[in-house]
Amino acid sequence: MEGLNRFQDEACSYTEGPLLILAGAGSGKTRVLTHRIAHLIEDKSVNPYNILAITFTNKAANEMRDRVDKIVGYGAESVWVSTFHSMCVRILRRHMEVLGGNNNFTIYDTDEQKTVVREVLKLLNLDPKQYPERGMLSAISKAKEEYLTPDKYEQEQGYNFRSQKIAEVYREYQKRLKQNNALDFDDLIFKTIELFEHHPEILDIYQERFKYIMVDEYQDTNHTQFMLVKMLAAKYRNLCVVGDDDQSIYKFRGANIYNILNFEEEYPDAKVVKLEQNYRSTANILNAANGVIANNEGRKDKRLWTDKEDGEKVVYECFDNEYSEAENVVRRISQLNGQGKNLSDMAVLYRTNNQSRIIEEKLIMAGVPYKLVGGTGFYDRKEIRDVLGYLKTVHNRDDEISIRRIINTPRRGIGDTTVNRIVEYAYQNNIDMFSAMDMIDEIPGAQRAAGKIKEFTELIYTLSDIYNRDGLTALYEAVIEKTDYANILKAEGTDEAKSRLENLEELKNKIVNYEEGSEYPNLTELLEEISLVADADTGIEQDDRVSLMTLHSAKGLEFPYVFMVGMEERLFPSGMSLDSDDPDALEEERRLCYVGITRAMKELRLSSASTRMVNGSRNYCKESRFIGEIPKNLIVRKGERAPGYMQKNEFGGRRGSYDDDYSFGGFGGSSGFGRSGSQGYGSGSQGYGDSLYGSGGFGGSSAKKSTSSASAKPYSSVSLDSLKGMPSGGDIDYKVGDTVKHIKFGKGTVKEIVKTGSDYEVVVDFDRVGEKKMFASLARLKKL
DNA sequence: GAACCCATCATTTTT
DNA sequence: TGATGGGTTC
Repeated sequence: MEGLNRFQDEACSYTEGPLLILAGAGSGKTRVLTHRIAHLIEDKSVNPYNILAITFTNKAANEMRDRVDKIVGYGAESVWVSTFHSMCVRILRRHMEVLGGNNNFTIYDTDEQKTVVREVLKLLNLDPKQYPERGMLSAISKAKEEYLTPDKYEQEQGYNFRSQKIAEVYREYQKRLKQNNALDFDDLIFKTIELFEHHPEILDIYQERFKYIMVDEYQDTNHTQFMLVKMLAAKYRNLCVVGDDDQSIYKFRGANIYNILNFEEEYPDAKVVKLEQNYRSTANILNAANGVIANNEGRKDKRLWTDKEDGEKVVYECFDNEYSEAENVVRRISQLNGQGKNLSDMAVLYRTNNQSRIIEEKLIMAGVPYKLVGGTGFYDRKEIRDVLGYLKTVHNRDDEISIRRIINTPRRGIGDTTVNRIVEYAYQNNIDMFSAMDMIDEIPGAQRAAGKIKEFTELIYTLSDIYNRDGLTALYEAVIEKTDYANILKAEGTDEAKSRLENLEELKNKIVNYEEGSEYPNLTELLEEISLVADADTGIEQDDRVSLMTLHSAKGLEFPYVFMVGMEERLFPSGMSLDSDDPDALEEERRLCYVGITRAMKELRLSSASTRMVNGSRNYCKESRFIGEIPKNLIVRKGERAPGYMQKNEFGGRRGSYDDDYSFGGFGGSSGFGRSGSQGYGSGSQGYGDSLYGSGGFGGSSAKKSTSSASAKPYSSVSLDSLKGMPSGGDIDYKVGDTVKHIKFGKGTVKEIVKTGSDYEVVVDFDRVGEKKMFASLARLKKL
């Protein structure tokens, strides 16, 4: 086949029977998959209708869809390109009834799952200390991923006290989901398997339909996904899986690396094709990655190679602290940008989400636009969830979680007591909550709120009518109007409220887009798309911005310039992996490192800090072991000083000059990153970050941070003092009428000082932001 | 019913 | 450090 190397070509041509493609990073995997589909259709005359391609993310699915559309002339749209979950939803919507369910089920996301678990724990009177909701949820999820019902789970765990409790929670949890006519993400797969097991005739329909199956990122599949694929492929056995065991980084969420490692045992007649030529990175970068991953045991034997030039060496630099690290990363970014390189060609990768904060701060100061990839999504925002709560209730009145969410939002005087009475009544009479509300007059003790409840149910009925008559956009408009949601926000008038309004506008855009772009727009499909396509990254990709993301989110992407920050023991590899008794935990971290390195095409810079603030206290850090695993001849070490070395009194020396940026050695202020002239933190600053929904919380349009002082908090010297054992607080050297300077709010006049215990409460009228009340010990005001 | 205050607790995440 | 949730108080 044209433009493919020998092995890629082989992978495309081998169409009958099981095939395992071990595709190293950057080896042209998506290319192979799309060409393979084209080959099936055009050369083998396979009906596109009989082809199924499964990916993990919607992004990957869309990308594959596009590329298939481009190279396949005719019938490409009949190929099923889908994620596991959306495939299952499609199947379940058709057949849920034979499982005794309802076809218009709601899909619960993690937040809604938590709410259910919380209620279950309360009902079962379990101490949330011993049975934390998070842990319960993950236990339930693990059980479902292993295809274990509560009974089987209990059995498997050997009927010990704890597992019996968990099984009890699991059982009750399922019961509630069923009552609410809802499924969680794991259920989507679980129920589909159940459907196929109990109804072979239905399985047969899909086996006949999907004669050729391809699964991407196979190393990320969990047990149920493995089962599902196995069932679907059992009849024709034309199963092609693609993956890279070295890029398996999702064990924590159930991915089973043995699915790929043991593929040949599961399918002894499987053909194996290895794609080992990397087309992405320079030789130095690639070999650095090879050097690191070579330290893992139990991998498939393969070695990536390239015919590209050596390129620049990998740079590693250790800085004094995380601020200095961030400044230098930003400086390099600005430098590259100054040389005409696009910001969209650069990415900063880190292990944990909270590391983004400091990088964001420094980017803002330097005026460099960025976008946060991943993190808290658009659909997690309160205002979005609220409005969607209405849509969900209209869609499925059994959805108690959504009803509870909106019944008093915005406030309409229906309190917890009333709600609990209704729910209790509903349980006692074995009816759903909404029906109970319809009988509010008969519920003892709920008379006072009866009027309000009736108004609420009327509202839902009205909304349903509007939806049925005028469609989705009208429904959205009606929700906003009849709940007064937007007006309440407008009345608030704060920046936060403004940003929430913007987010609602964005939601409306999405709904309008959906309604206009869909042949048969309906609420079920809209909500489904929203639940299953949590990515808010649709559209607005054209801007030139630096990408910030976790190493996990970076998988599947590539950038010419990559910065991996926080290369420190216990941060990366994470402390948890080091303390774990599972030796694979560290190996997974190493794979993550491998993934990170292999994202880079031209330039890779690693960095660390020798001290870092972790959970409120300053830690001394050793450089990550992964640095040492990169062959010496491929890496250049720079650095402010040797890692792990830090003079304590260095902090002390800076005390008192906190109006400077907290930085050493002539960076910061002197190199153009200083506070002066930067865009500023306060209200009204430009929307850096993803201004669409203020994802970072630093761009000024944030909805996440609620108080004005929450974001971009200055690096107050409190922690520095405590490092030296000095008491914070203490006396103040200004009085009423003095002019003082605040690190964030700037200049102002002291209006009032009140002594409160060991501290002072100070009211200052700031030139820029007006009056603020603050504690002297925290405000660190400087007399001018 | 809502505003505070204090204690607690912190990976990675897509669907 | 910081977010978050439960409990308390008005």
